[in-house]
Amino acid sequence: MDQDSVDLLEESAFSAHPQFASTLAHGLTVLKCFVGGASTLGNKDIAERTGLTRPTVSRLTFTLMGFGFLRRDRKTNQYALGPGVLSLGYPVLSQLALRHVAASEMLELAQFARGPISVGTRDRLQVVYVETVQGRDTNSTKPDIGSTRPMLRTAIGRALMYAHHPEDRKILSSRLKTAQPEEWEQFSSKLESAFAEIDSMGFCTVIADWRPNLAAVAVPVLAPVNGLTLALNLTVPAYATDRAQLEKSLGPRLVSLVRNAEYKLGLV
Amino acid sequence: MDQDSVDLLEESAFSAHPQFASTLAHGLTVLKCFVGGASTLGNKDIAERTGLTRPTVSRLTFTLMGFGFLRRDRKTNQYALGPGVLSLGYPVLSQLALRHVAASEMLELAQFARGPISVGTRDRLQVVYVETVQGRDTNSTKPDIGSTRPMLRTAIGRALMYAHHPEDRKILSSRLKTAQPEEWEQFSSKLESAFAEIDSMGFCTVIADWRPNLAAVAVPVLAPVNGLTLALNLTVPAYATDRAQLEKSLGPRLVSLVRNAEYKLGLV
DNA sequence: GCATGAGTTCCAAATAATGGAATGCATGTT
DNA sequence: AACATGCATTCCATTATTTGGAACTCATGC
Repeated sequence: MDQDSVDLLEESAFSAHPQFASTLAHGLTVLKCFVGGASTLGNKDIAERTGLTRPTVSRLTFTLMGFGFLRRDRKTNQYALGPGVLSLGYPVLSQLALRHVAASEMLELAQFARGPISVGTRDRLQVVYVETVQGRDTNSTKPDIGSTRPMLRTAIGRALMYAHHPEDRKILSSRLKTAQPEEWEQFSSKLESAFAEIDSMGFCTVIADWRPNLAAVAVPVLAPVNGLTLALNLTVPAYATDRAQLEKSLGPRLVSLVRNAEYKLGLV
Repeated sequence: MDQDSVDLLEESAFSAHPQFASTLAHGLTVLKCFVGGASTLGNKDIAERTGLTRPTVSRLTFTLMGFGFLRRDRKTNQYALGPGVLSLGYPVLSQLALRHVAASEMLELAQFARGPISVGTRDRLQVVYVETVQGRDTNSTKPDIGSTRPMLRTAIGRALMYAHHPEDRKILSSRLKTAQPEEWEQFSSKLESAFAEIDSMGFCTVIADWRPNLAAVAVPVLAPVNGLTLALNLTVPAYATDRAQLEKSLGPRLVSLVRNAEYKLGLV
């Protein structure tokens, strides 16, 4: 089964594959320019970032606009992502049963802990949030659906790796090792201890590995939900908690929330 | 300015345009198969729905998987939208300043009215939701970000048309007229009265034009926010309200919420 | 063990993408 | 007001890529 984990192929192996459709890839690369970069770009900027020529970019942006994936600012003639990309995400969200069965418990725990709870899945080598819930009266900003997190530095990333089938986990690890050697060097031992934590307690804890002022616990969902491998996290300001609270209170509470959701979903 | 409203071109004029990149378009058409249709499809199914041949679809799906826009179920060998599409939506959401400045007032009003409040913008000839807020203890389901609504049947659609520049509104109307002749026939007069309502009171009201058991008020945002033309709605079960409450209480409250947000955003 | 259905590979034909050069358009400058 | 600059688009010949029929492989079920 050659075609199985195309999303984990190395860039060069991917684009050299006989099945690779380069024009489609170019168009998608244009879209990617707007993710995690400038929010508006002209054809010139896109050409520079993608290595495509200006006429080519012009045709691609034209086509992407027709599908509603790009829009253009009348004033500046610059492009931005269009609302059409949101409707692509809708089926992914609405089909995710976990969001409904766990919603009220997530809100309750988020209130109690005074920090947001998120559900994440994997997009290539990153975590992407598919749901976030936050109580009222917290001053922390709620991370948006679709935002991404590094896999190795975060609690949810480590829990998410744990959630994968051993076979997939192996492929994933080896890709991370080659794609992010310095991250791997720095965090692979912490990944191992996270796995041990999860084995013994059901959750893993991270303090300040990603953001110096954040502490988090995370729990893997033990079977795929609607085909997606999932994990949940609960984050709080580092100054507002300590290891004891994380390990005695927040971690176990998040575990029981997840076990309960798994039960409701019939994953048992 | 030939390139301005490509998103409102008719299908035939779009695909015949010399700037049209057909391979990219084919790939995007494959993605669209998963929006508002079956959630999982095999290459065969995609080939049938798109009119492309199986080998072609195979290459396109391969490429889309590499970008994380499609994933594949190991068991059934069927494709589904991948988590990567969510990260495309993130910049659109996070850059939308309105979501932040209006969040707490939206929640308050949603609690009061016992119905969800949504922010919508336009994707081609539809409304697409960019934000939804719902109070606790309502039994209505909260519409998801990225879900779409018809333009002519809904209060938010009519308010959104109102929010457009007259010039754009004209183009939009004429495209709706030709693309949805029966809808236009049935609702264009209601569109006119909605405009009149908005002119005099700031909001428009719809009862049961879209869903027989839903009533809604909607308010246009009077200037684009981050380049997006917006409108807000508030929906409640039809049995739980009446025209008087909509016109005396909910409508005016939503108007003042929107005027307040516009002020905070400096749109004045 | 065989038939069926789906996905992929192969390859030659043809279509569509590509990029350098020229053109058009708008903005800001002297 | 005329000009210069920068960017987007158009044009078109070349080239590379896409394309789809046919063959092949694999899995499933009878």
